[in-house]
Amino acid sequence: MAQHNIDVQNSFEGVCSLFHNLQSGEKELIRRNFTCSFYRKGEIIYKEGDKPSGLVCLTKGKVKIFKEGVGGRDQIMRMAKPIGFIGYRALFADENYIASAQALEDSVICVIDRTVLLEILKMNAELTLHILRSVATELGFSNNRTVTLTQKHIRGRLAESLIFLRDTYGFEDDGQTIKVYLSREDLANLSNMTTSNAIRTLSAFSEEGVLELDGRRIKVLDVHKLERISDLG
Amino acid sequence: MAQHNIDVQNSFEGVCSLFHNLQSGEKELIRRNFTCSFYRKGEIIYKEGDKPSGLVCLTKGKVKIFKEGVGGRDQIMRMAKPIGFIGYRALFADENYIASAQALEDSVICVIDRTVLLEILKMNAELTLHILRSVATELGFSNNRTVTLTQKHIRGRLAESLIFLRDTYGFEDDGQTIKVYLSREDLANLSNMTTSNAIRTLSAFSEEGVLELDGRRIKVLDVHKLERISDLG
DNA sequence: TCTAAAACATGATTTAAAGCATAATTTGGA
DNA sequence: TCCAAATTATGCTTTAAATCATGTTTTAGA
Repeated sequence: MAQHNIDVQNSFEGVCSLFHNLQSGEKELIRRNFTCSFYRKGEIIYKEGDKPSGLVCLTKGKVKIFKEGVGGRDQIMRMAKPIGFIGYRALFADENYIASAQALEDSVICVIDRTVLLEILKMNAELTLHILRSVATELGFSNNRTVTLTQKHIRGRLAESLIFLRDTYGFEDDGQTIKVYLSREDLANLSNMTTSNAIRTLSAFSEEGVLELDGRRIKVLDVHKLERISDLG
Repeated sequence: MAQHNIDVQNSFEGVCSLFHNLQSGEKELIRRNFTCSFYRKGEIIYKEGDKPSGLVCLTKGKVKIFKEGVGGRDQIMRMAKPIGFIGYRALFADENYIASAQALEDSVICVIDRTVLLEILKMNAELTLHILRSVATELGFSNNRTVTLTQKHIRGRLAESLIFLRDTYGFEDDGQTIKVYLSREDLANLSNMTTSNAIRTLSAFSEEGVLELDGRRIKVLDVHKLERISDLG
């Protein structure tokens, strides 16, 4: 942990910047109940069924949130980037986690103690209302996702995932390479298809000149065409 | 409207009972900004893209919430029963509706003015936290739904829908007939399949002795078998 | 550096579900 | 009451996607 040189103070300020209308006393309370830890690429941060111990925040790295599906097939529900919260749904619903979180790169994870946070929310209605708004917005995404994952065809689903990854992580300096490097399996689990079909469809996009592939590096050559494929289903 | 004899006072009390920790001043504020209206079976209560004017509550009847899908195929997202809120996601996210609401039977709909409600929430953190919990719980349902709708096979999806309808509306006095009468098309749109397949699969369940069908009347003869079909996918 | 395992790639086959056609039944207005 | 439209029902065909098979490449650990 310590040997990875986590800048706790910096992480703390980053996390606090996500809260609106945080009073100085509340901030101090959080500081005293704030822990950070390091996760190596591939490590599990929490598992489906675990009980949330607090509000989890990713301050460095990338994390996937996934649910184990019917035939052992995973479904990636969310991709997290810094600085952002994860696992808050279970915390606020007062339930155990219904999905697992795994580091896709070396990551820094901070936790605000559950009890302390809920005490603050009970006193700060404006802050709670902001969080309510975020969760409501995410529920909207989730509902949209349900429809597209069930109704779009394979090409549309994969195209949508690629656009989603670009929106989430952006491009590298070349302005074309998506700034995340997923396995074909993860790409498939994000798009509700088998790994074979993810590979096949990526190859097709490459042959059509929409993408350029180099291992896990995905360069978007024709954004408009990709968007058209996504929209048509 | 009036000729349908809406008991506004009774509706008002019912709606207020859904709020936790509501102060008497707040209750009075709601009363003065509370309207009720009657919707005949089949009437649209709000449409995708409309702007929420307030918090909508169903105090009598049944309502389906659905999104228009890719090929004009609808996806039913939620089934509402009295007394319960609908359309609150858009309100709290400060967005337009992303789904439409339609009365499945003659229904009474009450609305609490948007501004008044938000003012109350800004002052009442405990109430806001309760709502946050509800929305977080629903986000969990939505995430589960995404996985089952995408990964279960047709029989599993339909069986799950029937169990969901039983959980939502319960049984008639005979303890077997599901207390909601949907068209095959609605049943299909709830279960992410074509109408043909809903009809076919219902017939199959009937032949297997799991259900007894009489028009839109669905009698569950073998709950355990139905649950087994749902669980196996 | 070598080797085993994992990931990637591509083609062939199977299958679940959609689509299409036709007909019977029910429903809701004129 | 009658008729047109909508809904329900069933069989057949097509198709999108999963599954299976095989081979290649890459990666990570001994």
